[in-house]
Amino acid sequence: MILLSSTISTAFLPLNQHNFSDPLKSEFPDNRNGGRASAGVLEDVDLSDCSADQQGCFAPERPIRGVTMEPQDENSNLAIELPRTLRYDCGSPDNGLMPCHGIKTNPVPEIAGTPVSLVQIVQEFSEERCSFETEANLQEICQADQNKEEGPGCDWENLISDATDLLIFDSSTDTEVPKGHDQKLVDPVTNSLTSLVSKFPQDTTNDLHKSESVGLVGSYEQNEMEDPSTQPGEVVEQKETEQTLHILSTTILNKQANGDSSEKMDDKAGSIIPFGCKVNSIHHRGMRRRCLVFEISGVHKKKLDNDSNSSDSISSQSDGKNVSDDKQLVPIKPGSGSSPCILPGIGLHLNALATTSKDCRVVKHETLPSGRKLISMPSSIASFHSFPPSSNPLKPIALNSMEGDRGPSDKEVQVKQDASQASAFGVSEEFNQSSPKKKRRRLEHVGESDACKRCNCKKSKCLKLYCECFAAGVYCVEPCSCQECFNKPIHEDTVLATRKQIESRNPLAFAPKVIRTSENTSETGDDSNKTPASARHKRGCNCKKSSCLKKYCECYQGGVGCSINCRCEGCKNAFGRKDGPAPIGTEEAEPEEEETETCEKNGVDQSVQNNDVQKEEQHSDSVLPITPSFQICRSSVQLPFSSSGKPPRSSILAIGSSPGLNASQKPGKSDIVHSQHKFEKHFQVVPEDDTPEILKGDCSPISGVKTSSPNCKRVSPPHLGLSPTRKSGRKLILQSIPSFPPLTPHHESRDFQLKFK
DNA sequence: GAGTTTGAAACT
DNA sequence: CAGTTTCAAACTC
Repeated sequence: MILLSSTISTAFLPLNQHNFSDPLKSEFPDNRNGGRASAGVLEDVDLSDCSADQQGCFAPERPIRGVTMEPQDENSNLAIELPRTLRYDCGSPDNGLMPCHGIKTNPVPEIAGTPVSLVQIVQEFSEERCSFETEANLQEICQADQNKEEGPGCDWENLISDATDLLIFDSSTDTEVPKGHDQKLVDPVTNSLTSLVSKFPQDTTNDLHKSESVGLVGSYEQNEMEDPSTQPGEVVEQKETEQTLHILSTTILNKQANGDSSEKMDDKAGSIIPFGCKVNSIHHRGMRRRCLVFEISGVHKKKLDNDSNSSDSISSQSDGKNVSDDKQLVPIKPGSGSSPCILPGIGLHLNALATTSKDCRVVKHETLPSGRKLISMPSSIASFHSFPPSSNPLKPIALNSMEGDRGPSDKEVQVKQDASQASAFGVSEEFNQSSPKKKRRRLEHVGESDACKRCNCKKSKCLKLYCECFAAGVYCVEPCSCQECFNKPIHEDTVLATRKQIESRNPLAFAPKVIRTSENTSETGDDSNKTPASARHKRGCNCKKSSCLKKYCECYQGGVGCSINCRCEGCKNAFGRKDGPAPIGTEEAEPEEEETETCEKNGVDQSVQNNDVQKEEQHSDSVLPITPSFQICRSSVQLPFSSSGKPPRSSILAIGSSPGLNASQKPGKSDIVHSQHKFEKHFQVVPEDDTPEILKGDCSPISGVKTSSPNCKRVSPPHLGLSPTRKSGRKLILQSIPSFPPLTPHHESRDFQLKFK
């Protein structure tokens, strides 16, 4: 139990926290080991734990699996996925055990989880395989397992083929898992079936969301999934998941469930994780997988041995897809699975992204619509959003095509990149968009016809916030005309390390710059949120000559009005003047319209994201931005971009990091209310969670960061300890979670994390 | 496409 | 924390 709880908590905990917590580790290598703690890392950590413990962990699990389903496959799958996660995970020493526990403890979940893991695995696999034969083996194994499990009904191939399906499974499975706990297992087959049924192309996006979302997630994820795509078939599952969630919350099962959820999350995360942050739960799974991977070279075989039996036949199926994902594998550091691997803090989905990038096929979640990959950082979950001015949600990094990262191009989602993913993430969009293509277009579309656009850095090596790609949590891609670029999957470690450093300095650095308060629900539309009116720039601008009428102005660029936080001179911001009434919704007139348009373009997803963000923001007055990606999405939406057109890049989600959402703008209160209503009770709690997560991740208590910082140029990372109160809040959250809409995954996840903690 | 302007990010 | 420098996007031509 304890272990579980711990694991869970870790999973949920914001990556940032960990990172920050381990601030010192900041240095990459160190970080990896210690740093892992960071949220993004969390995933890794979990995985690592698993990996490290794998043997131990798995061993226990296996038995279970054997009993119920044929979990081994899952393991193998996990292993496959692990590689990526492992990198980071491995690094994280802390995690180690915890995850394992979670895994072990959740025998049942595993079953349910298997599908999910499979999915993730599949995706990841594709990547990994390419890189590693072992992976292929694993995949095969997994497939075999799948076959066994699904045997009855589902075609794994189909599943495999469709990452989305996998995702679906995941969700379903996740949901089921909890039940399974209770019940003891949901039929894998059923899960698979459901998953099959649902099939979402969204998968990726959904996954991203999921990842972003709290660990609990499973249900959430499903919900989220539904939201975005809302698949009919899934609904049932969702319900189940919800139920399960409730159960989990109430009972120990919950913990397990969390583990499951985490697993699920991992899947997602695996696919996308924006910079990291978020996806805590996901991270777990991802972590495990990654860990496995790491070990894979070594360990992985073990698993294979165990699982290998069935693998071969299956492998063919999976292979096709799996093969595609190579790169990620590469990143994986074989070495010692144990090795802290690569970057501590990051659970990069970059790898995934990379893979995606390499293989278009796989593309998975990770790649952003743009093809970019999101950079998944532990700390920054968000990446999504964060598109700075630019846009990406993916920012989170997801670096892939997405952002894809869940993020921008990367996975975009991340991501991650959700985009991405996913941004941030980030990430946001990308993340969300697990299906980079679709989402991206939505996001990118808007502004940028050229979703491809990229940075043009010459001196920063794309490792500073000057770089839009980096800031968005996305890896640079072809379209970029940067020089000496280090913001590539190849330099993942460097990227992550740099990110950490920057985040250590300013936890909100990768957080979305524009926060939507959502006051406006009043603003019409769903996406009313999109309207800048409610939104505000986190820090405010400092324009002196542009009168806040050009894109030099971050507020304007973000499509939001200037606020008290702004120190601009001669403000004429079309979206809302500093001195003028805060635009509640109407202020902006034209610009808003434009923005809204863009938002619309982005599509519901964005709206959703926005909502989430808003929620977060609102809730957390102090909440730190978690994933930039999300923000990014917003920004993108908001921006009218007109001419220049660089609309926000993609929506990456990256990963991101976890920018906190700052709510610096209090405006939110009213908004908050709305959001709360929307979200219902649960959210109320959520806010707390949000903040904590971010803060946690990074550091400090939310309040410090947010409130103080917004105006302030830089926010100093707060050091935080989680306050007990939050914990309590977490608990609450858990309960509520089920009810939560998909929109605010982060919160959810956070909540979960918190609780567990 | 080159050059200028601008303001954020980074540095001191 | 304030001031300065660096940087790259935004903008102009």
